Amino acid sequence: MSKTIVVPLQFAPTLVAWQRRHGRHELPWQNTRDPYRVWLSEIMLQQTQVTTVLGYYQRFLERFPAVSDLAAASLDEVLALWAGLGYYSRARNLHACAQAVMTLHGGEFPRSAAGLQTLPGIGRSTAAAVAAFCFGERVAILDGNVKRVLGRLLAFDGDLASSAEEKRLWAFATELLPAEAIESYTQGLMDLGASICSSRSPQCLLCPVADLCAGRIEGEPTRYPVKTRKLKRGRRENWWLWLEREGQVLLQQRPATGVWAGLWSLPLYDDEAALQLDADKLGAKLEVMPRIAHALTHFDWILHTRRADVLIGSVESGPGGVWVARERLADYALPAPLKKLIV
DNA sequence: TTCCAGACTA
DNA sequence: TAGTCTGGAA
Repeated sequence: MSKTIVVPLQFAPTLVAWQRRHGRHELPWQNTRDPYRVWLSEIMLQQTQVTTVLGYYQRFLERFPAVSDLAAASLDEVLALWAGLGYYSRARNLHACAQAVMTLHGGEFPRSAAGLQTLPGIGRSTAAAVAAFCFGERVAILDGNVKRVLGRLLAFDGDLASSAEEKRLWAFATELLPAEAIESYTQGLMDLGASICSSRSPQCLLCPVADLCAGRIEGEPTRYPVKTRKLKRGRRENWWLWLEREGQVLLQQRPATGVWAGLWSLPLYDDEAALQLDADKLGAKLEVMPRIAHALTHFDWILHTRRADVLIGSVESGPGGVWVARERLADYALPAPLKKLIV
């Protein structure tokens, strides 16, 4: 049986006062109640740090100033602009969501968390963030940072790998909400989690709610939140064939599912012999490039690269794909390690 | 080199 | 419940 938790009533007003004085107020997606801008930032900020998002956010807004522009674009263009951010299903859902807003909602985002959550790529926490920031709705967020902040505040010892325990924490998050100033409160949770209440070394001496924090009072705040993980990482090894002819690179589109779904890659082989077979057809003389280590959730990936310049006349017999001029590579969605390799 | 953090979908 | 990408820390 888990211990009894009483939520501290002073948490919300203290956090709100702290956010107003010490929180972030100048991020590009703040100081607006435009749901398009807030939504775009929230999707990009899923699993991605602020510093990484800044440049992408700027480029997206320049190219797609309004949700109608994003909806009218091709998925290929959206993916190309997203390339390097990772978790590409976010880009697919972003595009689908923009189209749903146009076709199902007359070009306006729904004005409630419940309505927002029906859209592709918008889950409970993202819906709540947009509804709180844009419409002042009194509704709780619970992303990874907030789980950490609240887990420590309440010394919540339930295992968040369990959906029942996660549901309990959602209930506490809702119980903690202030009667007003939901915008500052929500931003305060994010700011606290991103700065003082960091994962490994929380700065409790600087924390505005240290007096209220059961995790700190117990003496070991980093014990929380509890999440059992059973991640077993494997290894994979593949070979990339990097062919160039007259300033063009041969690219193949990845399948619609799995790693780098829909992105553009060099021809990828399971072993060196298969690659060599294709290279021989072209009479290509292969150059060995430094191997690349790339980590994904469930495996470490070793990518070997063999590069060759080939003659115009010889390519008919080689691997299929699209020859892309170097200066057009920016139009293609390339995974991060490939971008670093060839651009 | 390995480990970790990070929301949503199917 | 498994799968997904990248950056940064250990």
